[in-house]
Amino acid sequence: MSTSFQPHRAGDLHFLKRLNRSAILEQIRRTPGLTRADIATQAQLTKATVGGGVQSLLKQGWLREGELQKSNGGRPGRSLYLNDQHYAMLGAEVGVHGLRLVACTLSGELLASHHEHLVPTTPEVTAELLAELLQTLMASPVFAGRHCLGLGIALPGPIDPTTPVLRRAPNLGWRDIRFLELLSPHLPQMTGVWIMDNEAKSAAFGELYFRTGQIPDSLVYVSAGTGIGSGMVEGSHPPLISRGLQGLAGEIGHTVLQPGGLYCHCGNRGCAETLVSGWSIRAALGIAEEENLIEAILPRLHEEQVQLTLRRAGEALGTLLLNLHHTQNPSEIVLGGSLVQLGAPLLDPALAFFNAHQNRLLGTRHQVPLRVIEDSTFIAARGAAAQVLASVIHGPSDLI
Amino acid sequence: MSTSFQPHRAGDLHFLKRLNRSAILEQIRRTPGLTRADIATQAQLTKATVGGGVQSLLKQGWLREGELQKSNGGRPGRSLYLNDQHYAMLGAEVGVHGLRLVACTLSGELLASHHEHLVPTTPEVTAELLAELLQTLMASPVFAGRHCLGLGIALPGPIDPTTPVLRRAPNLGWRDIRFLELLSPHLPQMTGVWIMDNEAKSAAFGELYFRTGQIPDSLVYVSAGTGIGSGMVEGSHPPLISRGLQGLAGEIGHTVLQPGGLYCHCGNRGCAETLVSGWSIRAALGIAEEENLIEAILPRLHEEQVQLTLRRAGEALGTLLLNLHHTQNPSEIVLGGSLVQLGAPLLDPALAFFNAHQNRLLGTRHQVPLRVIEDSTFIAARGAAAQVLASVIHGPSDLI
DNA sequence: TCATCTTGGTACTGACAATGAACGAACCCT
DNA sequence: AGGGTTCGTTCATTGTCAGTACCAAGATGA
Repeated sequence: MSTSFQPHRAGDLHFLKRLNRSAILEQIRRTPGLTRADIATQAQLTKATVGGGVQSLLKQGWLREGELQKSNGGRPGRSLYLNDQHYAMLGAEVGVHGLRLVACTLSGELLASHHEHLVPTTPEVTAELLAELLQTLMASPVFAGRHCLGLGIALPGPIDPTTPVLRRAPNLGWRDIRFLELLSPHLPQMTGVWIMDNEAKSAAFGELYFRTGQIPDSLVYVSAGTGIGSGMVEGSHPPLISRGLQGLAGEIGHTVLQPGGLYCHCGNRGCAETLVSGWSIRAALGIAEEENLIEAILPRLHEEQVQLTLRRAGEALGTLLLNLHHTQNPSEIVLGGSLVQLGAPLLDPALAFFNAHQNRLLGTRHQVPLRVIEDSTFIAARGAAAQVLASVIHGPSDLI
Repeated sequence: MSTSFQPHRAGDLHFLKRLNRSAILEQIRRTPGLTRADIATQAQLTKATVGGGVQSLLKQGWLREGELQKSNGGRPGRSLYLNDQHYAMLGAEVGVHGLRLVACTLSGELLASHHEHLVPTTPEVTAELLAELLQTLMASPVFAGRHCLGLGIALPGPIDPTTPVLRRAPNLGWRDIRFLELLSPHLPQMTGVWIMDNEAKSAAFGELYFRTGQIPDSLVYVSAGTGIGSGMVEGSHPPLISRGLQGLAGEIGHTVLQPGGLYCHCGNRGCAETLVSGWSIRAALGIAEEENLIEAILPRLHEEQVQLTLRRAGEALGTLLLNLHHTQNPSEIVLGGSLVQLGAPLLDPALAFFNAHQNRLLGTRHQVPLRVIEDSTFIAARGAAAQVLASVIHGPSDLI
């Protein structure tokens, strides 16, 4: 049974203090350069409370003071920014094509990154290698002197959110892996939060969380690679990742688009992945596992069969986006993953279909913003790092 | 643009007090019969704090004391329950087949209900009639002496959550209706919260919120009637309704199940509603608008054409449920709406398909609970009343 | 029967966070 | 130079929760 027995939140004065500190931090994170007075107005706190909170956050290295703002008749306010010098988070993604590691600042800027090209073997060996690479990353000079808030790992498959355990990663051949438990023995000195999540969900989280200024209410990240997955984040405080009971939320590659269609590796028929995914495109064009899919296709784009295959896949992708629109209706859709590199022959039919049909129901002209990320190499790893930060800011940590 | 500028929550001492009061109330709401000591343990508050909070909630009429519990070695605790005598909420649904009104208690029990069979005409006339019926309901003896917390209205179509405005109700022929603004002039004495939401979303909320004991983390309500819609609720505190940017979340009737299929009234092709919905079944069997669909079909269940039509519709419904499972993965699915009354010929194929395919991806034997509601007449109206209660408990009201 | 044990609930004091008003700081304008 | 305005801090006050002590009410056992 799925019974979160989490009693309704209650708290003491300490809790209230932390709540207000993290509210202040959130405000500055979202709109860098605010003054104490701005925060007091927006958060409905008194100047005194904000002043105290800002002082403690400055002392603990979360914030830094910036320039004086323009005066508008009186004493000018002092701009406040996140202090990117004192803390850092680590994020990593285990993917079919290798390990991707990042270290990043509170603002989401990459301090260092590393892409190790390899095909992961067993979980144990992969964990050991990843640990080694993480050690190297932490030893790099840009990281020096920073306090590490924790480590987030993004994995390509549904993760049962309670344990957490990676239930299934078809492209790695892994099942029921508690990856963090394999990793932690190799990283004894790692302090802070440990996070493990699905790559599309981590990516979605990062894309929303590291945004400043105009922040969408919700965001879906669609990861189009060997398989197709998605992650949805809703912009409450903190943004909430929809994971579902068994971590199956966002498994849009296995929604049925063509009842009675081709068999999918999951055993069902007509799944979206049979129409659009790295493996189905491989199968349609007879490209061997050993070859890099993108590199194999790019020189063949002029071939009619390739164009037809990609156009059909693109239309299926467009249908998938439309179905997302009518199921979750996110404020913004972000499209990433290796298939994006195939460019217009795949994406044009997808976007054309989506844009042509998304407004039929309401008859409006408003288009849901859809952003395509050309290079999504470190997006999921960075998102996992974002989850670490959010967990520290909003969780039970004592660092704030 | 979709920018919720809602600053991150911060608060003062008053806010903290309210938070703890509402936490106590929530606990008792979820598991009636708790003692002060139980609450203190579960909510991590001291006995003193809980004692004070309970006292004020008793005085304000939210709680009542019940029987003494069995002693287990010491002084027996006093059970606490919601006080169903002092407050009440109103809920109403405007549907194609009529107006449904309820008055209900804090526990979700119906004090009174009324079903006015009619086909709604213009929004203005409907609002006036509804107001009149609500007045009658409030005048009924069971309602007497209760303080009304507010009124919730459920409507059959996507609602833009910001305004809120009913964007489109194809089955009523309404567009861009601010129904609450039409209603409020006719109900000058109505105090409290005003809520307006989509019927499937209200229903989902009520099904989750009025549950006691084992509460699922998330729930999807699928409303199968003239059209097909759904609502998703996630069990945070308070449960969060997924509405989406334009209120299109849950418009699963317009997800494409059959690319290039039949034209739907929305202008797209192959929407789920072209395969399973009241209107598509009508069309397939040549049943006129004037006839009641269910009454027309039930005597004809033995006909082969009817059976075939319902089986195909059932399979489409099963596919829809499967796609929901792989997109949102709710902890529980509740199926309601008038089509449920068609019974096994429609539902058996749906459930068979869903159950046969839902576990393929993970290879587990765990079945997501799917509950079928035979009589969903007042489900949405009751859910709208639940939204009123939640809004009072968790919102900025001063009643707690 | 009565003292003792155990648990439930309340009263009082102290700790502590936010408030509110007053004040100093820094800039603008005339 | 001086008044007006806005920013940020200081300090006494207020209000809430924690902790302890205490009372209440039943169980247990001699």
